[in-house]
Amino acid sequence: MANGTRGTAKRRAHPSAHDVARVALVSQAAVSRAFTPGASVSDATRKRVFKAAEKLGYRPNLLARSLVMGRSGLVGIVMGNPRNPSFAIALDALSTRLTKAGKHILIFTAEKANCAADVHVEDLLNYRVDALVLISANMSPTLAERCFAAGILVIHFNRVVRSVRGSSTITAANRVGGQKIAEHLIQQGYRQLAYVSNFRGSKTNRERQSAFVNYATSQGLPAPQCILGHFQREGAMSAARELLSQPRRPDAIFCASDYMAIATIEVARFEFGIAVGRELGVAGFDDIDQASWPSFDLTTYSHPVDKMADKAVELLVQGFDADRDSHMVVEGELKVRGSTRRT
Amino acid sequence: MANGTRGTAKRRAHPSAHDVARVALVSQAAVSRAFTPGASVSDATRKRVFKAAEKLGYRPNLLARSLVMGRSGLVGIVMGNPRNPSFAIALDALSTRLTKAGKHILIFTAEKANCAADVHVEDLLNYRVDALVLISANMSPTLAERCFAAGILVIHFNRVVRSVRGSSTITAANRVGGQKIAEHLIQQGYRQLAYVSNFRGSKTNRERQSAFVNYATSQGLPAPQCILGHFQREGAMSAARELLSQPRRPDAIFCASDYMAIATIEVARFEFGIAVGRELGVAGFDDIDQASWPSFDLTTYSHPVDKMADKAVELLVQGFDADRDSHMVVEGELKVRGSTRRT
DNA sequence: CTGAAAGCGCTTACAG
DNA sequence: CTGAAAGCGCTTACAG
Repeated sequence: MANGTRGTAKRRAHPSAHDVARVALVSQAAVSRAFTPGASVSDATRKRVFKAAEKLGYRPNLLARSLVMGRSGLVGIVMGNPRNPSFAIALDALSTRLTKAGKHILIFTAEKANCAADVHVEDLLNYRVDALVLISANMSPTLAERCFAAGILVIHFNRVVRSVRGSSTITAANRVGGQKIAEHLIQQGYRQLAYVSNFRGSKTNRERQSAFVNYATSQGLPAPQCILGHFQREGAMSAARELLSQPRRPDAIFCASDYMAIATIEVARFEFGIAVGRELGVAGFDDIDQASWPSFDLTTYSHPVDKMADKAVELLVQGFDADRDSHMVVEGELKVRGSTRRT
Repeated sequence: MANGTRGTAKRRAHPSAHDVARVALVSQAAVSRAFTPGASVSDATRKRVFKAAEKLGYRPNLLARSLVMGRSGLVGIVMGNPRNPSFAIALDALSTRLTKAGKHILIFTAEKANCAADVHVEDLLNYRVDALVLISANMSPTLAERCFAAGILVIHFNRVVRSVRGSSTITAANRVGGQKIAEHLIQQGYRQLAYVSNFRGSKTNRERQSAFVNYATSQGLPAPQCILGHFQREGAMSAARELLSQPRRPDAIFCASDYMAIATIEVARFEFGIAVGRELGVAGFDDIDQASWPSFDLTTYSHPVDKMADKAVELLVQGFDADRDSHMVVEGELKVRGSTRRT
């Protein structure tokens, strides 16, 4: 060959178990066993295999192993709103734990618009994932059914979902949080409450809202005014403006997320010159990093992402009774801060 | 069987190409061809195959395909600091583009401490990923060499790295940013500059710092005081306290990241009662969401994550000359806001 | 265009 | 404990 391509025609990128077997003077099966934790191999053989493997730079091809074993060791994750920092935390929490459990993650981000995971689930199934975690993403019932048929665990993270066979849900304690915030606000002496929701339709929202509203009215307060914030900064700002420019404006606003609560604080403070806390109580949900920053000092109910990730991985690793779909609700914690302090 | 397990012993979870072939009355090879975009199959055959596949719920097993083709279509991503919102954005940017290019993502999060990707790269190699993207994560030269030998593209995202064969780097324009901030501060009339760094050793930091310091001194200003912020909120707060409690304190502080700059603003404002902008200029780097919030109104140089992701995917998809390691620097934009406005 | 056949790199009964 | 052999579900020359 004019321009020499290093000896043998094409050097394979990866040596195979056969190559190792040849060097170690054992069978290919022995090589496989040496790399299989529970397998029956003599120490001597294993040692020789490892030595040869080391020399050749051999590592078992997980694709082949997965094919043969019918399970890939892969967990599919579809994230509904990847740029939302909370979900980055969820991803990290899951990733750390799954890695520890020997699983690997195939990740997809859902379309912004509807958080629909269906497009990706197709691919996920083709890679034969063992399980599927949807973080704030939606899946059609049809597809859920197919996952069930294929024996794939589905876990809805942070999504309350009509129960489907083989699907579990893990959510924050939305109702508890909504009620705790209401209790706290009332106890602080706020009387005219308002609520800024994320999406109208979302069940997460409905839970937070109804618990909040119901508790308030049960205590004899006027029904809190509810208004859409769309889960966005802009939406929350409009909502705040609308609420605060009314003749009889609310004296406390509970927002369905800290992001919206912070936007509300800024509108109140910078556009209306209102003293947050004293004149207007503002509370959120999630306890994101920024909530504790002195600029906001936001009272909130924490979204226990790490504890939720624990539950998820527990389900994934130990498997679960596929006929019984579980629905876990993980409690957070009320964090009282300056944004709801009147004095 | 006492407790009937539904007819035939074990129903396979997934039908195979053989099953489809049987139903469609064609060969298994024909099924494969029908599902391979460029393959030569008659329309009639393809139609029959699709019909049978539809009926059985068949989808090609990507694990098997990958094994046979020697390439998995998988791109490995290792994220160094997954809870940092900037990297969540990078992930989303990459994910959206890679999905569009038909690639899939195997994701890993590196240990917090050192952002070392080595542990994971091992696994990644075993899954035969086609390429590897390290987002703010480090890899040992040894491993980099192994990736090169295995023909795996390695892209360092947001990391300046000693060049290794087959490794590319894509970074923000750290030098340009550092200098632009210095220019701007000087032009605003600030004279006693200071710099809060992230990590001492990081090259990213060194670039931002030296460009900033060099420009300042080149304009005849005293050399800016430099102090470690450790890239953390707490670290930045200590740094700010130290800087601001000096008898002759600086009149402008440039922080290596917006996160640290925001912490600095809060310390100045709430602990020292300093009017940010008028009495003390504060600038950051990244242009995270919060920078534009009215509470901070932070001047910064943007980290063009989306543009960087474009570059990365370009490299990944079209491949590149593995002998020539490229080093791309993507410019951001100076965002002038109130935190450096004296009037 | 199409089928029979070999092979990708593993795991795992099966029979020593 | 160990090896020969079959098989996981595909792709792809090869020869019609």
